[in-house]
Amino acid sequence: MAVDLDLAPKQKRPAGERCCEPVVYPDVERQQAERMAEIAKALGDPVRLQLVDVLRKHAGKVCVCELVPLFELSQPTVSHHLKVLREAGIVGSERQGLWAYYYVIPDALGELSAWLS
Amino acid sequence: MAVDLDLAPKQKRPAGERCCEPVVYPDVERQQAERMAEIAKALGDPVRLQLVDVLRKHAGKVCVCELVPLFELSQPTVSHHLKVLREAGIVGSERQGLWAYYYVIPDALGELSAWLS
DNA sequence: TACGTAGATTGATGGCGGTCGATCTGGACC
DNA sequence: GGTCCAGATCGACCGCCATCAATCTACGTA
Repeated sequence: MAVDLDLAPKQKRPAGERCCEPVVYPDVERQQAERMAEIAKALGDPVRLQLVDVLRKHAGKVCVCELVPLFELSQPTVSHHLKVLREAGIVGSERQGLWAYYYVIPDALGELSAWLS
Repeated sequence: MAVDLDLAPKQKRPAGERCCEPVVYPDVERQQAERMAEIAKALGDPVRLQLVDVLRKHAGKVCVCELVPLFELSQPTVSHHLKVLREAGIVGSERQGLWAYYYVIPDALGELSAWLS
C-alpha cells in the first residue's frame, strides 16, 4: 500500500487541549482510494454482487440469457447492471453470434481484497 | 458461504439452442448478498474508504476533530460520512466529554473480505 | 430479402446520496 | 446562570442511480 496523500490543505488543529494522538493521515492516497471506492461502489448493489458471485463461481464465460432469469428484473435492467460492472473493470464481455458472454476479469478485485485483509 | 437463494420465479429458459451450460445459481443467498452489498456500498465513497483506512491503521479510537481537517469538507459532511459508516456497522463511536471517538468494529469487514478472497 | 431473436441503448420517472449553511445538543468552564 | 466549544442534526439543493417500456442493432435463418 502506498503512502502519501495529496488531499487537502490539512491545516493543523489550533493549539490547546489535545483530545488524542497527533493527526493521523490516511495510508492510502486519494487516487488509490478513488479506485477502490469505484470497485466497492459497483459491488454495492445486491444484484451486481450476486452477478459477480455467479460469474466467479462459474469459472468461465456465462451467457446473459442464463443470468437474466435469475432475477425478478427486466432484461434491460440486468443489462444495465452488467454495464456498470463492465465499466468498473470487474467483468468483461464477449459476443459470439447472437449471444453475449460475461466473465470476471482476473485480479480485478485483488486490490480491494488486499486492502480489506 | 451458504447456498440456497430465494430470489425469483427463476423460470426455465424455453427449449431450443442452448448457448452455454445449464442455469447457474448464485452461491450466496439474497440476504447475505444484501448484507455484503450494504458494506460495499458504505465503502463506495473515497472519503469513507479513507476514513476507514485511517481508523484501521490507527489501532484505537480517533477523535473526530482529527478526522475533519484531513478532508476539504465541512464538518457536517464528515459527520454524515461517519454516520453512514456507523449505520452500516463498520465503525462505532464513543463520546468522552466534548470529544467523540470513532473506531473500526472488529470483523465488520470479515464477511466481505472472505467473499472477495 | 424478410423475419425472429439476443442483447444493448434510450428516455422517462421516482428515489437516494453528497454537500453545505444554519441550527441544535450537551459538556466544560468561568 | 452564561458562554464557549465539539459534534450531531436539519433543511435544501442538485446530481446520480435503479428501474421499466419502448426501441434499436446485429446476427441467424428461412
